Parts: sequence; structure tokens; C-alpha cells
Amino acid sequence: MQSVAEPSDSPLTERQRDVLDAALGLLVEAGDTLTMTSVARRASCSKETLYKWFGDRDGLLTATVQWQASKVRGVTVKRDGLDLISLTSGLERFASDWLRVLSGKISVALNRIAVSHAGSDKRDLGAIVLENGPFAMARRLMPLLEVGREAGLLAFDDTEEAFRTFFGLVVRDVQIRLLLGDRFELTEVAIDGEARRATQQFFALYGAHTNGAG
Amino acid sequence: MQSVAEPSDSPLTERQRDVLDAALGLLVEAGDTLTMTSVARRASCSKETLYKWFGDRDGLLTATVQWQASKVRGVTVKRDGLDLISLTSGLERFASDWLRVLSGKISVALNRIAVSHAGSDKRDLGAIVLENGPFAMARRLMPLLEVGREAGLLAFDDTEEAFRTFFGLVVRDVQIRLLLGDRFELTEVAIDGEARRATQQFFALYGAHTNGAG
DNA sequence: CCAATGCCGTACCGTACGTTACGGTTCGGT
DNA sequence: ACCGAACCGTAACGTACGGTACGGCATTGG
Repeated sequence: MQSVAEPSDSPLTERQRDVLDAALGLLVEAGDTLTMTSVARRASCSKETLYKWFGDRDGLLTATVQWQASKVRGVTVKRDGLDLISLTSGLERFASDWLRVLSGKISVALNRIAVSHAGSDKRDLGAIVLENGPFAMARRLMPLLEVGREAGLLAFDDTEEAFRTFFGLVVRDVQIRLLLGDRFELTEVAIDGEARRATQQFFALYGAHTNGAG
Repeated sequence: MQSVAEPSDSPLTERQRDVLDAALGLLVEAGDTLTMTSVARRASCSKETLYKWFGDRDGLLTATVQWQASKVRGVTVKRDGLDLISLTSGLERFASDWLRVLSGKISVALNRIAVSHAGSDKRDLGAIVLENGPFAMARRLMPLLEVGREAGLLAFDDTEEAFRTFFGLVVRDVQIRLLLGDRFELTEVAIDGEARRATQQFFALYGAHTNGAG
């Protein structure tokens, strides 16, 4: 076991990013059945290089998931001049963005990989996906909710509770059905409709003009 | 390829059920890394018998998932004398039962297997899990919701819409976090609390005394 | 022009595991 | 007592794939 450069330590070269993109494409197409040989062929590189750069198969998978995660860093929330209209549209955009990402082939493939490797004693892909999936959404959304509360538009005690309810209203059974392979038509307009409904229901539960939660 | 008795065709013998129980235990412990050899050893049977009974590894997994599914057939809904109290308690029991099953080791293991095999061109475990998971819950719950509507206690247009919202309020991010390997404390009292909250929120959205949905 | 380095392509190795084959044992039927 | 079926235990086979070794080429620096 020689010392291998951790992907998080050193920034990736362009060639390495190309290799990871190739791996990502194969992950989407073939899922967990992707082989080191297929990655090498797709990326037009040698297996030796794969092992030198990423250590082993698990390292390659981890680096691929992290690479995709690094591509979808979220936008931040600006706290100024928040009224009901902008809060509503902000929540709706969050919801539709989330559904769009969630139903994308890449997200489905990565979640599948992470789920099937969960509980393994090796590097934990599940933690990475959690960190860049639900937890990232929470980090982006919870400040917005609290700003809404400070502006007197929302009423709740526990921000995380409120977030998780919003999550449930938005995602419902969509993600698990996608992961389990259910054929799923989720058009752009359907996503926008879902986002509007979820936001509306969230206001019905946590809007300041109604009774608070709990 | 000789003709193999499909598990759905012929009822299982007691010995076969024992074998499948052994496979189920290994599935929970080892996940998808279970080997035919390990199942044969655990079940004290020969590999030849496994192949004769179940065809191949995939057939064994499928039979195991179906066997577990057949064990958790749900209870039916009685339509008589439904008032607000019994509807509420019915929904709460549904929710708590669902969360209890969902967070169980067997459910997590089976969903992991099904997710990691989804998209394969072989027998579709995902469809089986979907059928006996979310869809089974829908089949059990939707009649109850409609009875509640007929009794003037609930107001909604689309029963499936209402069910999926209930699903979202109950499950939220619990299942995906469990599948991704997040350590999760979900005690009995916590489950009951979650069930009460979800039911309460569902009434806030779909109760007949409030505005209907959409 | 000449190392030296880095990487490609490929052949190769070791192993794990699905699958098959086979001898030995139990057991119900006649 | 004999037969055949079913099954156990285990050895053996075939293969796919992770991981390694090595020869050749292209680029860089001197």
C-alpha cells in the first residue's frame, strides 16, 4: 500500500476531471457493474493510471461521486427585502430545482451506488451523497426559512422540523420510486406544479397567519 | 435451461421456507455480498438444491424478497361507523406501522438490494418491493381516505394525490437517510410522535373543515 | 541528442464466486 | 430387502474482474 494522493487533498488536473466524467457517464449507464477496464477504455487511459491516481476501485467511485458533488454547489440566500412574494418564489424555486436534480439520471445513478454500498466498512459513499444531497439542501433552505420567520411570514419552533416537512411535501414518494426503478414521467411543467403545491401546502402548515406547528 | 418451478406458481414447502428465512437473515447481515455458499451453509442444504429450487442466484434473491413480502400482508379497513376519532387513530396507526416497518433492518436490507438491482434487465426486485411497499400502503390507505371523505371528514379531489401527500408527511427524509446509511435513532415514542404529527398535518391540509387542496 | 518522466495499451496473475458434477446418505414405497 | 428419488457435502470448473507488470511512445529538460 503506497501513499495515494487523496482526491480531497490535491485539486484535480483537467485530465483527471475528464477521466472522472467518463466514469460518471459509465456509472449512469451501467450502474455498479462498471469495471475498471471499461472506465479505462472510455477515458482512453490505462488501468495503471487509474490505480495510480485513485488507489483502487472504491477510490475511483468515491472520487467520481465527489467530483459530481463539487459541480452542483448551491447558491446562497440573500436576506434583504424579504416579502411574502419573494419568499414564496424562493421556496418554489428551491422545490423545483430539487425535484429536477432528484429526477435526473445522474442523481438516480449516484444515489443507487451510494445505497448499494451503504453499510460497507470501506469509504462511505452514502455519507458523501447525504452531505451533498439532503444535508446540502437543508443548509441552503434553513436560513431562508429563518429569514421568513424573522420577517413574520412563517411560524415554527424547530427549523429542522420545518425543513424536513418541506422536504416531505416536495419529494413525497418520488425519490424512492425512481430509485426502485419505477418508470416515471416528470415533465418540466409537472415539476413546477409539484413545487407550487408543496410550497402552498407548506404555507398552510407553517404560514404565520395560520396556527403554528405542534 | 431446464424448466424451473416459479416460486409464485407452486406454494413453498416448509423446508424451502426455512431456506428462504436463512437467506433473508444473511441478506440483512451481509447485504448483496451474500454468496450461494453462505446461504447453503446457513440453511444446511446443498448448493445443488438451491439451484434446483430457485434456478440461479437471482431467482433465490427474488424468492427471498417475495417470501418476506408474503409475510407482511396488510390488514383491511372496515368501513362501518367511521367518525373523526377512529379516522384519526386509523391514520396514526397506519403511519406508525409504516415507520416501524420502514426503519426495520429487514426493510432497509430489502430496499437496498432492490435499489442496487434496479435497472437490471433481469427479474426486477424493485417492482416487487414497490408493489409490497409504497403501492401496498396506497392500496390499504386510499380506501380509508375515501371512506373519510364520504363521511364528510376529509376533502380532496384526487385520492392518490392525498395519499402521496400523507406519504410525504409520514416518511419525509427518513427512508432515504436510512438507505444511505445515516445512523438513525428512531425509538417507539419517536415513531408515535411522528405519526401523530403527520396525521395532524394531514388534517390541516385535507380536513373538511379547512380549505381543500388545490 | 540523450536521459527521465508520465502515460497508453495490453498481457498477465490471483482470486472470488456462480455454477455444475458426483459420491454418499436418508427415506418412502413395494 | 431392494429401488429410486431427494438431498447433503464437497470438490471441481469456468469466468469475470480487480489489480500488477512491462514494453513502447511522446514530451520535457538539459
